Amino acid sequence: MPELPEVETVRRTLVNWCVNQTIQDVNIFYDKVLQGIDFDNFKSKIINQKINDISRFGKYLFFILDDFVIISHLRMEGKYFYTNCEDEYIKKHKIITFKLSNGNLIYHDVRKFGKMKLVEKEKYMLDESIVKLGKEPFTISNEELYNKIHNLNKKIKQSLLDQSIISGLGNIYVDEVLFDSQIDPNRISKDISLEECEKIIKSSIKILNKAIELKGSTIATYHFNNNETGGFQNEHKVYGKKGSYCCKCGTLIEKTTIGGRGTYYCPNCQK
DNA sequence: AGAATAACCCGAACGC
DNA sequence: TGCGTTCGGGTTATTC
Repeated sequence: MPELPEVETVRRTLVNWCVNQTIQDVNIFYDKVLQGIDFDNFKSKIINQKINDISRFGKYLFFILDDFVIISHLRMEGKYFYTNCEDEYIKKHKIITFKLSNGNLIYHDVRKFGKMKLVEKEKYMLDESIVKLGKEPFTISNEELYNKIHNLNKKIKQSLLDQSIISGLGNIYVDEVLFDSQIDPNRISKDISLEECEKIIKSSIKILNKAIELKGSTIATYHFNNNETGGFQNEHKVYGKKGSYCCKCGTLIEKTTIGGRGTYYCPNCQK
């Protein structure tokens, strides 16, 4: 759900809302959102810190404060609101709220899967959760991807979902990328050639950029930023298209399960 | 060691 | 209508 394009869309919105504002107060409604720090400690460290920037790597967001960085992962349905008027829906699922100089930033998560942690500013990219991540499709080379997967026995879809191999793709975009590169998601990673790695990366960059331009995909229950919706769901070629006809060849799109994930593909186009 | 599965959650969709 | 069951999805933890 929130994959790289959605998280980038959230980042851009957060920049507009929060940068150069100071955190004046914090309240929590679901303690388990914080990893490795208790709320009192979290609160005392970030009070009076200014939000200098919001950055992103893969699906992780970073609030760059004066001395610390808040790492935020939205997982399935985490989202931010910036409002002083909370409706019932916000009240029911709000997780943590930040009172800023100019308004309230609310982290909201129906599924309660999202996580936050606080790390020292100097080495936040070396945090254990970040340092193990693979490069994003924009920067990984064909050879790097090939070297990471050419001895793996799992299906290519599972490898592309593995954030330690490549960062930013999730269930939707992997299906779209494999359709665009005409590769069967059931193929074993070790059988994928260097040339096919090149196709995968090219398709990933093309699709992610287009999705960012359209502010991501809005499907099912996922919305972002005060319930704005993205537009890339209208560009999906295979994801959620079971029973529809392939836009390239007219074959029926099939759905199967790979690694426990719903997987859509064209059995004719994807070899 | 690497791969499969469970756990974390809860609303939506489904089945009877 | 209404109640119980299943499903999904990113990541981590646990088991195989």
